[in-house]
Amino acid sequence: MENQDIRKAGLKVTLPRVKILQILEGSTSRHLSAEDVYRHLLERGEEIGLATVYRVLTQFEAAGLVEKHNFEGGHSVFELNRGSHHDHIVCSQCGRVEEFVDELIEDRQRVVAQERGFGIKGHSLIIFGECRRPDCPNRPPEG
Amino acid sequence: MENQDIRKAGLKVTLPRVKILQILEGSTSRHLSAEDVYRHLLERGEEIGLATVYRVLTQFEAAGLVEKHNFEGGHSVFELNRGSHHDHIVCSQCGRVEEFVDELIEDRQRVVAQERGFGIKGHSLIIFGECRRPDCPNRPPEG
DNA sequence: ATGTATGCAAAACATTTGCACCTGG
DNA sequence: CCAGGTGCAAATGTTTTGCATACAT
Repeated sequence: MENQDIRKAGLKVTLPRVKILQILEGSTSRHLSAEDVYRHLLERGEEIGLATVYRVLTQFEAAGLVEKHNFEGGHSVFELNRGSHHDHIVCSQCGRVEEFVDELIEDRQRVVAQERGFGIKGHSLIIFGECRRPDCPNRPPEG
Repeated sequence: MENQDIRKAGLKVTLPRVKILQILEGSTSRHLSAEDVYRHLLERGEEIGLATVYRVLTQFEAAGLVEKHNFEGGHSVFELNRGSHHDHIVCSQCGRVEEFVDELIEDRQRVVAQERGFGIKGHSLIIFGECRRPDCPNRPPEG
């Protein structure tokens, strides 16, 4: 049960924390901004303040429960940490986000860091592209 | 002469633009925030507004003269585009930034994008680590 | 009980914009 | 001359914080 995750993080199991975790689990788009989470909560009739959403997401991040990404556009997005690392490819036109893992890229990063005397702590790889989805505003010419 | 770069970008060669370009060229740290550029200008006695710095940097980015990066921490940094693409490895402790290129990583990104039907437009790869510099607050235990 | 968490409103930032004035070509 | 550029101040959008109240354990 996910309440254990909250407790294991050294946090009290409060209603806002449980609800926010549920939003992150239940949402179709895995990458949500604080504002997104807040809006989903309102839609479900939950009376939780935006400040609390920010505080909880920050705590969840510190606890390793969620990851925070700085995609372009002045705001951060959060996603549930499902244990498996992955990178992201995002469509510049429609904002669609897909995840991927490439072991070769992972390997090379370790080499690069080692060559420069860095202890590697993590990384952020985002490929910006244009997808071919029918609903993407940047659909290629001939359709 | 760099004034040609400004002109080729379709922009008038104004004092603020020239000065900002000089700051970007002359600074020891290649990665500067808008605020950083503004501060350097003040130090040199230039009377240029922060809003102008933002506007000019944005125009330079659109023109391909500079690149904008979203390192962690709520603000963007800009660096002069010297023609050669590279990625970054930053020290989480002291903020030091080094640049690197790895062709294997570049190749694999193209493959990943192609496999998913994305036209690749660019990417952002930042490795977070801990460097071993003597002035780094996170120097390893035995020194 | 009691130390944490929360809600609200205000503050703190980074960045953008409106507008009257200035300037490069 | 005049379109485009600039400075300033105000607006914006995101995230953080202070503080009195409410809640989990």
